[in-house]
Amino acid sequence: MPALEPKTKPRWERRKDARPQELLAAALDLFVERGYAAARLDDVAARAGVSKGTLYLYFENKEELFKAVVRENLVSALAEAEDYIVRSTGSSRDLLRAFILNWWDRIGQTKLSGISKLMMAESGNFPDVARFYHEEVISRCNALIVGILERGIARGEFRAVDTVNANLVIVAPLVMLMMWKHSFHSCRLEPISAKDYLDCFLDLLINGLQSPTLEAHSPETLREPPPNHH
Amino acid sequence: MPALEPKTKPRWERRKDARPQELLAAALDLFVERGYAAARLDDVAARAGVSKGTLYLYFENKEELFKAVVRENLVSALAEAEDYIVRSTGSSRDLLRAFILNWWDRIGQTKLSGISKLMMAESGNFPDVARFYHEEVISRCNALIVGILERGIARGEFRAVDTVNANLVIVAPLVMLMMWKHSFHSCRLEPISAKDYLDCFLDLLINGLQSPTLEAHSPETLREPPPNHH
Amino acid sequence: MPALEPKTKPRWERRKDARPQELLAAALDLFVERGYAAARLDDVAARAGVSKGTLYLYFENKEELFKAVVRENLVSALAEAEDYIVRSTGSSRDLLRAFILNWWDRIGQTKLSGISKLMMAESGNFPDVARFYHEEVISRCNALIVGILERGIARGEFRAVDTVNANLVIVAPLVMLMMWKHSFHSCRLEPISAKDYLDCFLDLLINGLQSPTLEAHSPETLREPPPNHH
Amino acid sequence: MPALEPKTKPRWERRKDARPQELLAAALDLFVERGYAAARLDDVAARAGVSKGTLYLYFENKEELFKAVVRENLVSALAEAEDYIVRSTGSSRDLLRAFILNWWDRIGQTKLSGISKLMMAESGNFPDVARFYHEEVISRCNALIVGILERGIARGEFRAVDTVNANLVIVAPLVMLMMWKHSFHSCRLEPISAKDYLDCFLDLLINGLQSPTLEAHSPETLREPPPNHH
DNA sequence: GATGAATGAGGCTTCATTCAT
DNA sequence: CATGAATGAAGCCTCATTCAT
Repeated sequence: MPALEPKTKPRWERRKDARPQELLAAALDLFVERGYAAARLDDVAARAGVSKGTLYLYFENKEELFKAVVRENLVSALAEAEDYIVRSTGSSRDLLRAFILNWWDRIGQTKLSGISKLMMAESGNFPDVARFYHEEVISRCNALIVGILERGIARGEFRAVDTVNANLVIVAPLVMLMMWKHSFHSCRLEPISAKDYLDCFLDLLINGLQSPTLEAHSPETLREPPPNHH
Repeated sequence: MPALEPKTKPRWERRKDARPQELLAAALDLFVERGYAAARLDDVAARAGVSKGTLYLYFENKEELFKAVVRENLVSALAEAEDYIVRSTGSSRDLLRAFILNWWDRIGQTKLSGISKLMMAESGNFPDVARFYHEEVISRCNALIVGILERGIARGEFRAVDTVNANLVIVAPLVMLMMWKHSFHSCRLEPISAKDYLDCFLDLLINGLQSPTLEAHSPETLREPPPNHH
Repeated sequence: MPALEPKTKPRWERRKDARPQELLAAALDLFVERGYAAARLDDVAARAGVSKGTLYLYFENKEELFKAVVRENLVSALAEAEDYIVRSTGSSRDLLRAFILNWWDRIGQTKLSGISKLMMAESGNFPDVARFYHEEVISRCNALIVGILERGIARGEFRAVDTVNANLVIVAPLVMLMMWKHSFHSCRLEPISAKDYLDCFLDLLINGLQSPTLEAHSPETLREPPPNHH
Repeated sequence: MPALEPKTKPRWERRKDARPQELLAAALDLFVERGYAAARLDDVAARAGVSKGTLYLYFENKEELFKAVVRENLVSALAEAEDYIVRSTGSSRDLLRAFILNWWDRIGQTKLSGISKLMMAESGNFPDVARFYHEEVISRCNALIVGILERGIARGEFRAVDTVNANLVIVAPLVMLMMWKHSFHSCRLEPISAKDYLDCFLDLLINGLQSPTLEAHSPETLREPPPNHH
């Protein structure tokens, strides 16, 4: 009987003010630092400067908060990812290098790296969250890199590698660097110098992709079909 | 037919010798399935077919149980690898390839890979465990790979790369593959063919490490197509 | 008649301000009744009329709860005694007597005496608690008595005794009375009349400390019968 | 049907060999060190060099073991106590001094002191044990001291004190020294020098009992009736 | 809307006791 | 007689969630 409820504002609806954003930001921090299970809602609330009960005004429970965190940061991550599309017309080698260094500046070294760590760590427990993260972020990112590889191969700059797997192999050191930053690195164990690491990675990668016979001179010749493993 | 059991069923079975192995196996399962924090010792005991208290006859606490799991599985595998590498006399390229493929057989494709994923996800919450894992597993693994790289460089087979960072870059795709298996892959998202992935990785890696001085001389031996594992 | 309770009975009552005191009172009871180790926090909470978890809103753990009990009761009493002694201007004999009788009123005859008994019985099992108790209670109490003795010696009222050990000897009958109350006395064995015991103790003590130089001169003031407390 | 049990030796009867003594000795140690509740039967068995199960061949359970420990050591304590009866014909002051120093040598500084600590600590939880300890040990010990005091008073060497309470006051520092040895002393807190402590105690005590007017010269005169507090 | 006191299920760990061998 | 592996009840502590104010 609606008459019994003179106030019609639903109690659990999310407001459109700054509160939820603050909570999501605080929650991201803690989920990244501690993982889903170990992140305490007390701490999330405290970091956002509100009381624990307030959290429940905006999010039904811990799991919904987690999903909201991922959804929220997906938007940023995506926006950043789109930016990667470097429309360089230079060599594919330089394009790849620029893409990777750009990635480090814009994602890897920022707080956004946390969302990657979080997804790697928790996607096993949240398959639906994993699914849309995969669709919205991973797939697109992969497409970018595969694109660069194909461009390089087409222009004879790179060897004819298996682009799908090469993409994964290339992404791995980047993801690894992010994970490290949020795992062992945070225990002060084996700090990695991102700069040296990336330099070394790029050196190996560019060399590994190098078209063997015609290094810097004739990118447009001698093209074999890539070994097709599928 | 109860007549077949004239003696009352013992509340428990006395199997001192087999117990630790049974418990370690159960613990490995649960740590991998749930993660370190979420694995309940009750469940470990139950899966091993004993009561909660029995666990404490063999392992001081959860942390020691985990360490024992790591030692029993990863550390012993590492020791074997160390042994193998010391004895090896072939080319560094073949050694590196053998090491990586062997790693896949012995660890990557088994449930042991779950330990790596777990440590990446939770090391921040358990500094003592992280330190132990770093000392007993990561450092030793790193030393192995750095050793192979230095050997190759010393023998003129590899370029003079930054071995410390190259090591990290090399490990990354391996760790990534393990993490993938226990995160997105377990959600049936983007299944990776480990074989193709590793082939591609080895191809890129061997090329990336290729000593330039030998290029002009015997490209057909050094750039031969990767041995086909099908 | 349920009609008298239109509002459902609240699962709990909100009484932030009173809680700590209620919990401390309940904790004191249970520590004294059962000892430190045997006092169960569940029971403390139950006696204070709250749930187990509520205890942890106010006290970090059992040890901190115990420390709070000691601070709330013994340490505060000691502070008052310190204050009193600093201000005192009368004879050292009267001061010592007043201190001891006051101790009996404020601590010895109350359930607080149980804390002393408990510490003597269990300090070996809880070194941290023992250290705390020694620093916060025993040392300060010792300092008080040593201070009184030194004052008396300096003013020529007491003989020049070994103040450190005299302090211990003086404390012993007081501690003994407390322990007796919570051990044999609680079994209805050999009830001690505290009044007579203390009278006798003070008589012996004052005589034992008597400065010999004054003996020949005014024995009638120094050896007057003890003030009758009946 | 006895025929079903060809062996007639009752399973739980205590043997008359050395085993029980070793177990009782080990149990005494641990009960004294840790108290009743905190003493673990595992440790008792280990210290006696047997397995945990063996304990249950000789003692029904922990409580019975405890009672047996007290009973066993009561015998020793009593035998020692009887020895105290010093038939000295010297001054009562010297007799008292000898008794106390003797007590320290024969009881206080030996492991027997543990039984006193144990009884003070646990008698509240074991009223029946407390009762026979009181009857067999405390009462007799009290009688000895009261006897010495009455002798001294009768001979005019001591002031006419309340002997019953003086006895308790005199015993207190001795008991306290034993307790301290087994409580705070074992935490390395405030070590007490037994020699200095006893010297100081005797100094105070002898002085406190000193007959006021006729110090060393005429012990046989000027006898007042003791103030009777009862 | 906000608060934060209160709850209680659940996890780790200990240890007296049992009993097949 | 002895053993010691196994049990399971019990205690400390944590933290997601609720709800009176």
